[in-house]
Amino acid sequence: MRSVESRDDATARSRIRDAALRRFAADGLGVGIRAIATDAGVSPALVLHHFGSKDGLRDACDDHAFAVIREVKRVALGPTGPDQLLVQLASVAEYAPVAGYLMRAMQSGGPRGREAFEHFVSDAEQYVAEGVAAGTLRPSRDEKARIRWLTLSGMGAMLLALALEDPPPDDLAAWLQRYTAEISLPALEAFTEGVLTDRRMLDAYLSYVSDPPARDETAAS
Amino acid sequence: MRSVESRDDATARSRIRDAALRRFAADGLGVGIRAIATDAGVSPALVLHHFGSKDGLRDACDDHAFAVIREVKRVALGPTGPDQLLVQLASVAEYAPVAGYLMRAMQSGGPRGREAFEHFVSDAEQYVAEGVAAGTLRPSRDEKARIRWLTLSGMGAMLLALALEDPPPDDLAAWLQRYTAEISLPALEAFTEGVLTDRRMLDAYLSYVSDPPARDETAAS
DNA sequence: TAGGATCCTGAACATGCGTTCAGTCGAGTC
DNA sequence: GACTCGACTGAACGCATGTTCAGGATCCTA
Repeated sequence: MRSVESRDDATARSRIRDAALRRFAADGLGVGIRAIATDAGVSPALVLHHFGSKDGLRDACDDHAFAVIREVKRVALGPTGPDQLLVQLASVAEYAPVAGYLMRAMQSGGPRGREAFEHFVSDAEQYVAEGVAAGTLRPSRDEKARIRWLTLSGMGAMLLALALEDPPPDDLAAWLQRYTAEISLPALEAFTEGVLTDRRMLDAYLSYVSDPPARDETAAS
Repeated sequence: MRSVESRDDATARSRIRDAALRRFAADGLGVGIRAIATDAGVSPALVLHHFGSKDGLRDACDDHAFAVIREVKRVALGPTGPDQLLVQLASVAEYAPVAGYLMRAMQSGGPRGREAFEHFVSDAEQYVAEGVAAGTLRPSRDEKARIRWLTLSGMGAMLLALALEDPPPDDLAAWLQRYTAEISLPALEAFTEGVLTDRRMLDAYLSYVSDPPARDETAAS
């Protein structure tokens, strides 16, 4: 009715997309179009009118999420781990839904989840390379495998912790900070001092992969 | 189709439960009763007749899964990590669906997922305590937090890797072994040599939080 | 002022879900 | 033989989902 509201109305399409982002982040990707439409204050049919289908809506969410990530990475930098990008993202209240959405996307897997995941892997790639070059991170015998494992572990732990939360937290940023606080000590401890006391297992593995593997012990037919 | 099938028929109820276990493991907990009933060669109504509801069917799956785990743990021995119990379980072809089901249960979260998760945490508790006592594992400043983090990371990484797989692998045991092979080097490397080169971040954290978190009953530093 | 495109809605449709129910079949019991 | 009881099924119900469609409302343009 006013110019202010009509400015909101001009972004009706993006209002739906934002509502979808929020709902997806809060309740997972299974939420119905009707719930999203209600949140946005429109009819379910309008959602389809603008995005064609629920999949089209997901496309728009993906595009927006990746755009935000790209923008944020252009400004801020140097987190301490592959999962810290999300924490930083969520700490900006405006971007919290984007962080939540990306988490749900990875959690639900599939090609879209994989795309989001690879995004974080390549982010970690850059960050680890810088750390190794600066001398703060040890080099790895297989850098690519280590980065993938670090991302898998950091993200996976976070996603599992979130999934186990019941009911799902309403304030994602606060939850992420609490989670980070809980894992900081063990993670730092393990990553600076290690977990194993000696090199026997590592050396055994290294000699195992360098020599032709003789496999008859653990195999069960 | 007399005595042989009637022997199968005597376990009609368990045949449904096994089909459910397999289906749940393969396609996630979202699969419908009709699909399970078809797999078991019965009508959907019979599933409800035996288990009351889909939730009752899940109860039966949980009970059976935990029973198998208890039995396997009684026989087999010390794995090398919190996620290796599942790998060992799946390596026995007969128990692979159980392992897959437990993974899906944790993935889907909620109270039931949490129950499964806590099962693995307490398993890791015992295993880590033995390792520390034997001198193969370093003690932690907060043992409870470390065990939780280790389980969260190991399981989370595995579940995320599985979720990203598209389409979901049909042979879970083979997939788990391939996955283990991929992460063995970086995990062993990080856990014996560490990832960070110096103690600055850890020391900074330790001085930041004055002393280890509240619960230190078991911490005998 | 008229025409047309765009935004938007209410009511439906098709589908799949978990679940219910009336009733059939077959074996064991009096 | 009649009766009972559990296993079992086919057909339906109620509900929620994504989607479609005819048409109303609004605004821009000619």
